Amino acid sequence: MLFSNFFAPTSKDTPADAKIASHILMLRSGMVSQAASGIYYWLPLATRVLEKISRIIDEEQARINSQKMYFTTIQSADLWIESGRYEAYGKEMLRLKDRKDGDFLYSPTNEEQATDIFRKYVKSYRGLPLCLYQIHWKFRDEIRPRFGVMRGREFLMKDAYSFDINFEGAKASYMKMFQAYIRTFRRMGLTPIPVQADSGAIGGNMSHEFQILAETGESTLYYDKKLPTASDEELMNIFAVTNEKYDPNTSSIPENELMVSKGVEVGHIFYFGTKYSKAMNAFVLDENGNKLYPEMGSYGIGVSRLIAAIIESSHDERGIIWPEAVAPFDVTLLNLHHKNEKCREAAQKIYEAINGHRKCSAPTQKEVLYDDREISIGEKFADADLIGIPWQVIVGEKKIKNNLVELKNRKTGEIIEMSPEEIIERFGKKC
RNA sequence: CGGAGUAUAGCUCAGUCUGGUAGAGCACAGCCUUCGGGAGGCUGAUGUCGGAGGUUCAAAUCCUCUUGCUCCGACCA
Repeated sequence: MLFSNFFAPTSKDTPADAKIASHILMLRSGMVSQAASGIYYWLPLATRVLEKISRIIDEEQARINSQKMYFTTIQSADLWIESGRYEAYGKEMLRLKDRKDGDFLYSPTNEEQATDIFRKYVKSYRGLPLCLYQIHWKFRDEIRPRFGVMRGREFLMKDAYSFDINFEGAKASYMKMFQAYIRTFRRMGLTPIPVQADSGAIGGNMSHEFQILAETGESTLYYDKKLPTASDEELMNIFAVTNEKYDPNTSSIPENELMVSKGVEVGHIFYFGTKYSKAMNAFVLDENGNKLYPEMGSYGIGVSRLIAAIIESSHDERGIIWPEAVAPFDVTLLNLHHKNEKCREAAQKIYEAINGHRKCSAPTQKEVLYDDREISIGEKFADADLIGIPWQVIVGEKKIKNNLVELKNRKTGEIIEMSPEEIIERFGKKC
C-alpha cells in the first residue's frame, strides 16, 4: 500500500476530549473518528487491525470446532419476550419499530437467536455438542460511554454459543473455550488474566472474565504473582479475582505473593445451563426418546475494545507499538529522500518485492506500507512511530551510497543496517 | 439517572464580563527555499458563532427554551 493513497488521516494535535492513551492514539493515528457519543467510524488502519484480530479468533475457534456464522443485528422482540429478557434487559437495549409498528431491537447479545436457530434444526441428541459463533456489531446503550472505543455503545464482539447434552459436556465445552481464549489473547501479545466473575444479565453460575493489565483499566484485580509466567494450562487454576470478590480474610494467597493491578475486561464466558433452552422450549430427543434440554454457555470477546486494550498495554510517548500478530501492516518503508534517484529506486524495488506479487498466497507474505509522500523527513518518522508498525525500513541518501538501508524495530528502537537485497530476503514474498 | 461543564474555521482555542466590520495557531491549496525527527517564507481559500424564539437601531456577546458533546459518580464486552 502506498501511503499517498492510504486513508490514514494522522494528526499531531490531541483532541480535547480524549483522556487515555489508546483513545488519543487511535484518534491521532487516524484509526477511528467519532460519529456520535460512543459510536465510531472505523477507518482503514483500524479495520486492518480488526481483521487481524478476527482472523486469530477464527483460527482458534476452528481448533475447538466452533463454527462461524452470522446472527442478525436487528432482532424481533418476540424471541426476547419468550426468554423473558425483553423487560429484564432495561434501557441498555436499543428498541426499534419497523414500518408496521412491530417491535424490534438492535442486538446487544444473541443467546435467544442462537437458541432459536438450534431448536429449528437440531432435533436429536446426535446433533450435540454444537458451538456456533459470530463476529458482529452489537449495540448497548451505555449510560455513559467513555474512553473512545474502550466503552463505546456500538462495538464489535465475538460471541459464541455452545449446546451440550449434559453438565459434563457443557463444562468440557466451557473449558475448551477457556483454553481457546487464553491462546487467542496470548497470540495477540497479551497476558490475559482469567478471573471468576458474576454472570450479570446473561444468567448462570459459572463465569470467568478475561482481563488485560492496563493502568487505565476500570477493574481492580487481585491475583497470584505466579500468573504472568504461567503456562496456558496453569493459568486456569491460578488465583485471580476482581475487587468485588476479593476478601483478605478468606484469600488463600499470602499477601507477599499477591499482586494488585488495574485491568481491562476483554472477554467473558458464561455457563448458564438450561436457562434459555427451557424458556424457549429448545429440546432434542435422547437415545430413549425423552425430551432433553441442552446445557448452554456463551462466550464473548470484545474485539473493538481489544484494540484499545492492546494499545493501552503497548505504546510509548511517540505512539502505538503493535504486536506483530495484530499490526495493520508488517513493515513500513520510509523513503526519506524522494528526490534522490538512488533512494527512489531502492525503495521502489523493496516495495515491489514485498508487495508486488499479489497472486502469491504463501503464508510468509508480508504487508507493507510505503511512505512515498513528499513531506518532511520528520513528519515521516513521526507518523511511522505514531502508527506503530513493528518494523521500519528506512531508505536515505547517506546509507544508500553504500547500498545500505536501515531496519528499525519500533519497540526497541534498535537499528540494523543491511542491503536492500537482505531486506527483500527478510520481508519479500516467498512463493 | 444525579452532579458539573462546554458548543466560534477540519483541529486546539481567543473574543462573551462591558452588545458595534468574525479572529489566532496548526491543518489545507499554490509558489519558492529546505531536507536524518512534525523546517522556513510569500500568497490564498475556509464560518448559518449548535438550534429556535426574544430584547435592541444593532446580538457570537444579554434573556428564555432546546439539542449535541465532555467530565465526575452508581451499571457494563
